[in-house]
Amino acid sequence: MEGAEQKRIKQSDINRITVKDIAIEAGVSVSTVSRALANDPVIAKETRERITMKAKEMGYRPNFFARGLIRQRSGVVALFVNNITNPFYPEVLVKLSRRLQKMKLHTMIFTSDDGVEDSVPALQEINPDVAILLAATMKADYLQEFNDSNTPIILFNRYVAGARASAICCDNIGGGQLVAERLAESGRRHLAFIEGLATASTNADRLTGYLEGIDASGLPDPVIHSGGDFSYETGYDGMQALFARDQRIDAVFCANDIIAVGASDCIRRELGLRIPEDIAIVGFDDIALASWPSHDLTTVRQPMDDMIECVITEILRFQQNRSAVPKQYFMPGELIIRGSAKLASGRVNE
Amino acid sequence: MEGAEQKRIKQSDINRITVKDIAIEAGVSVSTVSRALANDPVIAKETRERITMKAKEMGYRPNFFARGLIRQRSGVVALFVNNITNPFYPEVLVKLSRRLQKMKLHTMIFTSDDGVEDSVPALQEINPDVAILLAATMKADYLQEFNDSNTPIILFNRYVAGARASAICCDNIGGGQLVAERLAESGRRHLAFIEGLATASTNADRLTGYLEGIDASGLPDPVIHSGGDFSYETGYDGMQALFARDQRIDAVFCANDIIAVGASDCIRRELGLRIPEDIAIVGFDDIALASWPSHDLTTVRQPMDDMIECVITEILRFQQNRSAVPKQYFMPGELIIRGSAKLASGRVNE
DNA sequence: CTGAAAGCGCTTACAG
DNA sequence: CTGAAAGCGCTTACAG
Repeated sequence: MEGAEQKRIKQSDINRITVKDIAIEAGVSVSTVSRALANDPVIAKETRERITMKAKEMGYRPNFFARGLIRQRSGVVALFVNNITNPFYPEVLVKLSRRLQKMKLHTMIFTSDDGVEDSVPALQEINPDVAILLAATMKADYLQEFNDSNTPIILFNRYVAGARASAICCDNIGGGQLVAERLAESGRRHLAFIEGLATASTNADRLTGYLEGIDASGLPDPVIHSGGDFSYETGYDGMQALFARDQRIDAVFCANDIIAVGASDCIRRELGLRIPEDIAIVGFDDIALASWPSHDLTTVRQPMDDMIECVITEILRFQQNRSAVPKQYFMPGELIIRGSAKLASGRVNE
Repeated sequence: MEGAEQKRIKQSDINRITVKDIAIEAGVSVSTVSRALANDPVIAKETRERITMKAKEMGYRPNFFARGLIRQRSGVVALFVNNITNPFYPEVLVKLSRRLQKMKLHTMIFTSDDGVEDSVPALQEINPDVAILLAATMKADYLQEFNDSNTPIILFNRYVAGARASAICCDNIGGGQLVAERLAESGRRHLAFIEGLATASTNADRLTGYLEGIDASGLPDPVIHSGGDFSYETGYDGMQALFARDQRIDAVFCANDIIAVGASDCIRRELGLRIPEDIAIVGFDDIALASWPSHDLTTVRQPMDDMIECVITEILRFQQNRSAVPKQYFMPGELIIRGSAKLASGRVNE
């Protein structure tokens, strides 16, 4: 066997470098190594630098488990996800975990269909710095179980009244209002709404804002298709049901973009009508496909990056004080006008 | 303050239950508690049951960090993700992490734009049981760095020749062949291909199979649009470029579904042509939107569930033996025929 | 400025 | 069948 080959084999089988190895190598105690690597100014600058160099040379990496055991902070963020059919969530997930990675935090994913019962034990085992619920459809009841685990909670894109949890949301009420105003201004008269999951705060707030905006504009009450979920099928079937109830409908606001795409497809394929000439369609989220020519969907863009920064702020707050008082944030969305809701009756838009 | 309120406050401030607490409560040593909870048959059945009950009563949860420190296995799976614009990946991510959760494994997410340099240190800190690369676009060079960290690697939907890593892929070559055969059978004569990322094995293999199938069918060589990525824009622009080069093209196979949707939109909006009457379109993946009426996309469905099970098999293998020899799996995809590639020239399909 | 010692919460030889 | 002891790799009072 050749030298190089042998060396490589050895390297990968060798045990990880520990503070002890560095201590021996640098001729100091492990305490000094630990302090030097933490950049503790109590250690002589010269010693600190020498140890830091050595550690780097030797390829030292602190052991995650030893560190987690001794420190109070685990350095873990638990991210709960259940509904990932809406592409909005994967995007948040990736951006958020990238951001956390930069802060030297580790992201652990937990999923659950029916609830989070099996996840709460995991929380207790790991004791994360904070748990983030990235799942609009999660039942509120489980929040209590989370609270029992004594982990700070951040709800993303969801708000639960009275819960001991921070919440970071788009201003869904404001967004619904923007949509109503826009539709009223552009000459639509017979508005409708297709619900997603009725129990989700996003759904309820978007509808609330929409109703307020409609009311303020002096338009008649909208026709509401209720009792769905945030799916393409809800949009498709909901649109069909709405049209059967009232053929005068000339604008439909959908609880999110996926629903809006379903409704659009129904309008074109099933009802044989045109968008926006016959019916205007508006969604919510501004996911990637909303801007594709085949959908060209008017929608309310969620301020995703701001929302993520806000999550970071909350995490820092909870790291400083585990039982900091939870806060709620409602960040304004932006109406993005595309072809699906241009002005009615041939008038020029903008 | 009322009793109930006070109790709750106490509960959440109380320190976690440890083996020591159980030992005291049960009147045995911590060793016995540890063994009993591990269901070690050396402990008397009666003792074991009593301790297990007590632990349950007291709401004991083993400390993840203490356990990780003492055991050889971390119980962590590191999941690397970088490109999540293709909805195929989020779906895999959620299904996979759900599956891992059932196996009492924890999923940690790592992301990286430019590569994985910053992630390798994390691997060394955490020492996961296995690292899964769920990112078709990751550069091959980084695999070496991964290997240096001595963590077993599983490539999902990607294959790197000669790498010390298991790979679990759809049989992309076979899939490409299926597409070519189908298009030939249905009377298409002037085939084309739109590439995704040229360096991705998925892209290369799908093209290879396509070329083989075309060759076997005796059709002329296809026109290839090369040098893109797996994006909607690549499809849209690629289609435009293809049509400019050769107006006789009557079928386009795209490296994935997202590209296919981009190409479709270009055909309808930009070129003013019909699908499938003028041009047939075929994608790859069978993501959710492929079945939506507005796309109605013929595609090759990846055997996602089988692929995930295969990942589990590999994990178990690596858990038993960290340096088990890596294996490659190529699992057959299924051609899903939808409206975008029905028979040409008005002939009835099937 | 540095070191010896204790301890985080587990598991596992080693005795008995 | 059970317990005392050592140790995983760190951090951090407490001495000096």
